[in-house]
Amino acid sequence: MARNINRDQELRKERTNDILKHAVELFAQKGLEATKISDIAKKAGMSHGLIYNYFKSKEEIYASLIHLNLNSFKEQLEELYQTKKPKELLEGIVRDFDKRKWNEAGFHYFFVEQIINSDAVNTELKEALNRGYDEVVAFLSRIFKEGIENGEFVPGVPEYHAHYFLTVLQGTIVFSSKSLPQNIYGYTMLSYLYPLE
Amino acid sequence: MARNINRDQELRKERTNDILKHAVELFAQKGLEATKISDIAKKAGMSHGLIYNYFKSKEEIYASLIHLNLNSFKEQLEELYQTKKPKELLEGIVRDFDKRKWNEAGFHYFFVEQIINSDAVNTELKEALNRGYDEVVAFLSRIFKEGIENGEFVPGVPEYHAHYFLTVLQGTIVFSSKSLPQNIYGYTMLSYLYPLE
Amino acid sequence: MARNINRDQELRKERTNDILKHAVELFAQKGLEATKISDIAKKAGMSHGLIYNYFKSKEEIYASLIHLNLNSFKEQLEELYQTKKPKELLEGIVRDFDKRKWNEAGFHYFFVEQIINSDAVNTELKEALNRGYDEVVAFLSRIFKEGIENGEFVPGVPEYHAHYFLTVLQGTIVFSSKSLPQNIYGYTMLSYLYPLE
Amino acid sequence: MARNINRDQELRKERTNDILKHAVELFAQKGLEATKISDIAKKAGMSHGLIYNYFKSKEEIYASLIHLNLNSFKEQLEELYQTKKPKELLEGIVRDFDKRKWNEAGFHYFFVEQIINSDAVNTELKEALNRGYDEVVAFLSRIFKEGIENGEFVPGVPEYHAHYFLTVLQGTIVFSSKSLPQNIYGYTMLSYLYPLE
DNA sequence: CATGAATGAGATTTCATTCAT
DNA sequence: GATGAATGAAATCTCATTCAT
Repeated sequence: MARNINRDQELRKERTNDILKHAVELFAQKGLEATKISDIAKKAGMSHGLIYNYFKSKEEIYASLIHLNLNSFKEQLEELYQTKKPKELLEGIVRDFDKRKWNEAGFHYFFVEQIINSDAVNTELKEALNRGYDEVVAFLSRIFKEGIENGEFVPGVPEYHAHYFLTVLQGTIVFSSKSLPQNIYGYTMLSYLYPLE
Repeated sequence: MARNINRDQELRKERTNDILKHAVELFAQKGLEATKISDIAKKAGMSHGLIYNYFKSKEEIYASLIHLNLNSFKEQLEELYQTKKPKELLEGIVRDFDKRKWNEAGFHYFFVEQIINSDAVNTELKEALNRGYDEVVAFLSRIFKEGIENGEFVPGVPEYHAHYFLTVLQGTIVFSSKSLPQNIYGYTMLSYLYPLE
Repeated sequence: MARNINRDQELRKERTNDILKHAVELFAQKGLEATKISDIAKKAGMSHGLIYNYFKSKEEIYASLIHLNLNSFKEQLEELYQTKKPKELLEGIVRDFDKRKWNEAGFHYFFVEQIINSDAVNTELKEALNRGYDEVVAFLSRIFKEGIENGEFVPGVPEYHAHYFLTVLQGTIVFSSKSLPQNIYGYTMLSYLYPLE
Repeated sequence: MARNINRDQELRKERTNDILKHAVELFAQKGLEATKISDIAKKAGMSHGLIYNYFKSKEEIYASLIHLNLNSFKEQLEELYQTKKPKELLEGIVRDFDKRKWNEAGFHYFFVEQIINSDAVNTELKEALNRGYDEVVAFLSRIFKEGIENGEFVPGVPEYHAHYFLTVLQGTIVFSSKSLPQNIYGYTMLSYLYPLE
């Protein structure tokens, strides 16, 4: 065995990340269909053929990104959950939101339906996406529930608060090209969840 | 003149509306890119060639819809402004929002950037879009300004309130496929703008 | 009978000429395929549908023009033949050539093959074209024969002189956009056919 | 690097030539407009899509051919110029003219205007065409000037002789489908430029 | 006759995907 | 693995021609 298998796997991982990293910027910029495989390849400095060694289709790249995004979002939530109270926790999410460019495309939920219905994405990944989304909502709901209970948030149905939160985060991206002070939406939004003093 | 000119003009208007009416449903359902000209033609019960008699490209149809939407939105605002106070006014908007299916696609602002950069849309229309959007924001800001002054809304920068409002309306659509009670987002959102009693 | 049949036929003739007159300019400018039926209609100030009352296809318009051109060319030859000697005769042709804009497209022999093979032209017309061309060559040959015999032209095969003459006339058109003194080609050409003094 | 770059470049060159070689025959046969991309592809034994890998449009193929033709024509002139006197030189051009099928389309100057005005041809190429044509005329004029001076040609304006020469070459092609002895035009034409003995 | 809306065949063009090297 | 030439399905778009009014 002339090659080091571990090293090979590492390389594979690296390549995969390369692709995703560059793909996400393009997806965020131009959307799913307007982003060409060859754009991604060029940006990532490789041949377009090589991409098919790592992903079976463009849709699969996109699906992977949403998957990653949901997971990282959930992880971030969980991590913050260890040390923060609900209010601080969500403020942290909002504060870091625009740093998490990497994951933005994951919020292009617009396209999710296309992905879910696409033959070009394997079933496993599709199911993972559905599951992941539900988990995020569930986790957020739990946080809001606690926040409402301890008075950090105004009363209401926690699940509605959760969707409201996601809605505005989504809106943040959609409107991100407008010229308001960075992330004003997020903070404004959160402020509405605080009880008046 | 062997034909009735007025009738012809009416016909043209009708056809234009036919196309827009069916296009908007498809755009709302599948987005800009996944909607094919031939889909629109089939749905509208005409040949694809005919569409090019009325619009020079798919993007132009889309742009027309946004344009119409902005205008109708602005008109609705202006009309309500005659008789309603700010709070009632915005509640009216939210209440009727899901009835205005026709215009929904106009809120797919996701694609607006593509439209704005597309060669397939004539410059005039592009400018109208930009202008229209600014006018809507300006009008909303004015409403919020009054609402803040008369105590109907919590204090804040009216323009931020306006963007927040639009953001959530936008989010409403993006998430509209999920199973929450209709338009919970909109009402939830507005509730955050009311001062506590 | 409410309508005057003769008047109707005159009108038909006029319309036909209208179409041809405007078509020829476009064909001369842009060629056969690049000229659209609707261009011709617009230029002639009528609806495109009406053109089909007079010609069964675009190719037929083109074929008609060549036909007319050949005929008028032959007539001109025959008319001049009554009073002129060969040398004067051909000089007359050359001199008037650029005034005969009307017929220029008839010299776009480039497209003749397309016409001859097109289903959109009726057989009769096609045969007329072939016949017409042969007649022109025959007539020119006869003129050159006389001119050679009476010493007005240098010796040679009359038929070759004829083709040479047509060749350069054709070339004249092809190069007509270049900036040489009007019709220098024609005169230069003829000068080579004169014996030195 | 898994592929042999040199081999790839050769391949690209070959393919480009393949396309041009087959395109020129079709253009010569049917003209610019009647030649479809798919005709070229079929004749060249490749998929139509591949052609777009090498040329951005049909017009660009055509323009390339004219460009090549002008260049090869100029080179031929320059090469012959090393060893031949003007008269011999031009006779050489005429003699070889029908062997140079490859370049024929370059003489379809008929279409050049369309090419020059087409968006589908890049500016650089257009300028090269204009430049190339002027250079050819200039070179020919110089040859005629010398030929006139040394008595090989009849007196006259060299530039006119040059245009006359090109005109007839052009005419040769246009009439090439007719049944005269091969290239009679060319020789006939040149004979008119020789002083009588 | 005259019009222009409507059709649909056919051409251009793009690009995801495959595969020989 | 890596490359990019090659394919071909699918979309866009054009326009000659027909036909109801």
